[in-house]
Amino acid sequence: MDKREQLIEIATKLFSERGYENTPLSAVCEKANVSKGLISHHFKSKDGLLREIFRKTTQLVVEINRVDKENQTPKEQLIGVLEAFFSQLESDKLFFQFNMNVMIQPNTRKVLDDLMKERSSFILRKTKEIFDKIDIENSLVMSHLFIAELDGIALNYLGIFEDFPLQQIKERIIKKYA
Amino acid sequence: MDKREQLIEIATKLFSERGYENTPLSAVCEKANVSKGLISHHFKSKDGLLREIFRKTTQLVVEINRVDKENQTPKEQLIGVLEAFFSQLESDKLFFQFNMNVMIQPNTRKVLDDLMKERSSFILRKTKEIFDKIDIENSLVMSHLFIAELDGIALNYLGIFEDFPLQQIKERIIKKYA
Amino acid sequence: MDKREQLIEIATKLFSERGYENTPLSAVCEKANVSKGLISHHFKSKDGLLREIFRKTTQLVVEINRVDKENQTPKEQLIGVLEAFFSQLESDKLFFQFNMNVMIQPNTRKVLDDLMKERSSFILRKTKEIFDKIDIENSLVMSHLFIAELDGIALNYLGIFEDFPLQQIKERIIKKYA
Amino acid sequence: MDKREQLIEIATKLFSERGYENTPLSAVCEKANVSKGLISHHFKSKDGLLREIFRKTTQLVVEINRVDKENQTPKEQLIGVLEAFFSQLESDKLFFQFNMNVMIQPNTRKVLDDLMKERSSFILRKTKEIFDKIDIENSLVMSHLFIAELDGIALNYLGIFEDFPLQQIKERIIKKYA
DNA sequence: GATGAATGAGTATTCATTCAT
DNA sequence: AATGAATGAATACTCATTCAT
Repeated sequence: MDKREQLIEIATKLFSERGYENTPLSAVCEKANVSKGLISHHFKSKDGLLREIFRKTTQLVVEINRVDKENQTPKEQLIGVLEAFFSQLESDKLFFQFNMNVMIQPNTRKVLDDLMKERSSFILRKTKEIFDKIDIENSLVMSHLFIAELDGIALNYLGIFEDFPLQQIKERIIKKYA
Repeated sequence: MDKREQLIEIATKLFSERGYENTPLSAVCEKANVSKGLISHHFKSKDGLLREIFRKTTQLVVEINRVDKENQTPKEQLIGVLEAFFSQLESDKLFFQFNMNVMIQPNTRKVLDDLMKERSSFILRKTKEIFDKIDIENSLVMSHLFIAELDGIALNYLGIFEDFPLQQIKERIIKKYA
Repeated sequence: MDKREQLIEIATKLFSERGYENTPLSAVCEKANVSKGLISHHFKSKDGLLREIFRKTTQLVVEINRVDKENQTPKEQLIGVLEAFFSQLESDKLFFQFNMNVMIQPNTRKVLDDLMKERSSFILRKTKEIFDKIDIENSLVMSHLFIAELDGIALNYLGIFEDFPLQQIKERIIKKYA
Repeated sequence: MDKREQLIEIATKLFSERGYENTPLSAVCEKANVSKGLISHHFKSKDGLLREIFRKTTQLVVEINRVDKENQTPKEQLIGVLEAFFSQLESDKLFFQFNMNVMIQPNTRKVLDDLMKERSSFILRKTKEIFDKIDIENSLVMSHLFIAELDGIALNYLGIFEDFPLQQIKERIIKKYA
């Protein structure tokens, strides 16, 4: 198997679980059965590896925001995004954890600044495209609120409340936007 | 002036700005004009200092959730909490940054586990007390949603979008709950 | 109870168990319920405390070597010393541990140099007084051998062999010198 | 030249002279012209280095106890061990100092526990093999006594008496066992 | 592509000691 | 006699990175 790919996979997992700062490359190398030098060879540095991982995870964000514009009403599109979001949140907790992590940590934010901006403006644009058709006047604020709401749900689900009623929240949210 | 207090103040500031993991104690001591040994003397360890700071910041959370039950209707109370939240969010950005940080970082979460649970259950309880009077059947889910929404707003305001329309979001939220 | 005395007692115990270098004064103070400043007040420094303890333990050595010259033959005196030694070795293991420790550790030896020389020349003199009456020509070597033998037994009993047959060793030694 | 080997050599010397606890790794690295990180790389930790050294010094113990079973009587074998022991004691004082040190210091004993037990049981077995042929009934006690005697001599020679008459002690011991 | 020895700056922590009260 | 805040040097250890092979 490709050692480069293996490295990314293991690193993603460990960075998500332990946090970027608290995951030494030695741990990554050990788990990936790979020598230390290989990281610098492929990714130049730890930050380089992080950027590579962040880039890869952007695909998941794209998928969540993919909608069928031709056959769906705006509200159906919104529901589609919500369904995709909750589905991902449950099945790929680590991905969300990783993202929360690197977005908040001041250090990693610096490293990922350009990629993060790219990604968040993509999300905003995609969301706004939907809301534009619902209420063009307030579409920006509503988009921001929509995004914030989902982020907040992810945050509380992942980090804060042990018995977060995700299912009921999902139903309520969908009802609200339907 | 009390060096212990000074230490807490400076550390709070630095931990918020740079993140806990990325703030060496040496930086704290230097800024606080204090010897390294003093941290060990007062707080036992860096984690001990973190816990002390987290404990202190809980007071801000308490203040946000303080409502006048006797003279306010539930909806007025909700508005009160919202006003307090947005006011704090603007005036004390660092506090929110600090909290987001330590709540998401796996390492700090372990250290603060008990304190975080205490705090979050306090917030949930306080919020639910209000929603109980509005819609007792769905009060738990609505409380969670309310909290998540605010957290999401803080997260997006602090971390993700540079031109987050906080003022408009605030107005919209207040209108929604009024 | 006298805090000074309490301090010596606790310190002796801890130094014996953990070794001098590995016993922080903080541990001594905590166990003795005494403030840190008090040690420097009474003993000037950690080394000062060590010297005080070493001085105190010399009394045990004196007791082991106390013989009744008037009513005992030299061989009886030797047996007396042996009996006292083995009795002490069993009842006061910590004392021997402490002594072995500080005698071998290069650092503590420097600190206790004068006291150790005093003590060892005392032991040699006392032992030689007995051997002088048995075989005056070889008394010095025999004394050294006698002392070395006992030290070796203590060392092996305390440190090296878990199932050291102390009782049988004792019988054999006594038979040899009787 | 192999830096790993160099590290062991220098460390052995310094640990012997100053004691394990009193020898900072910085001193070892400086003398060995090696970076601090290299110890961690090769031995994981200071304790790891200690264990490696202890393992290496076991070879000397093996050599002392090597006897020619086929061409020597038991008494000749005993004399052989004694000769080897005294020869080593004079030529390699540091080795004995190191061993005494780590065997008595409570901290190092814990670290070396398994290795020490292995070694001491080896010595006892080898010694008992000889005494079995001399007096099978008391061979265990006699072996213990023999070992203790030698340890005591080393202890007194190295640590306690400045003018220890090693040569005469040696002659007397050999005469005794011959 | 891949290894692993080697580096060195960085970091939390320990701890004896001092000193004002 | 006794306290405890404060110091600062010392120390083991971590870890990303480099580089020769």
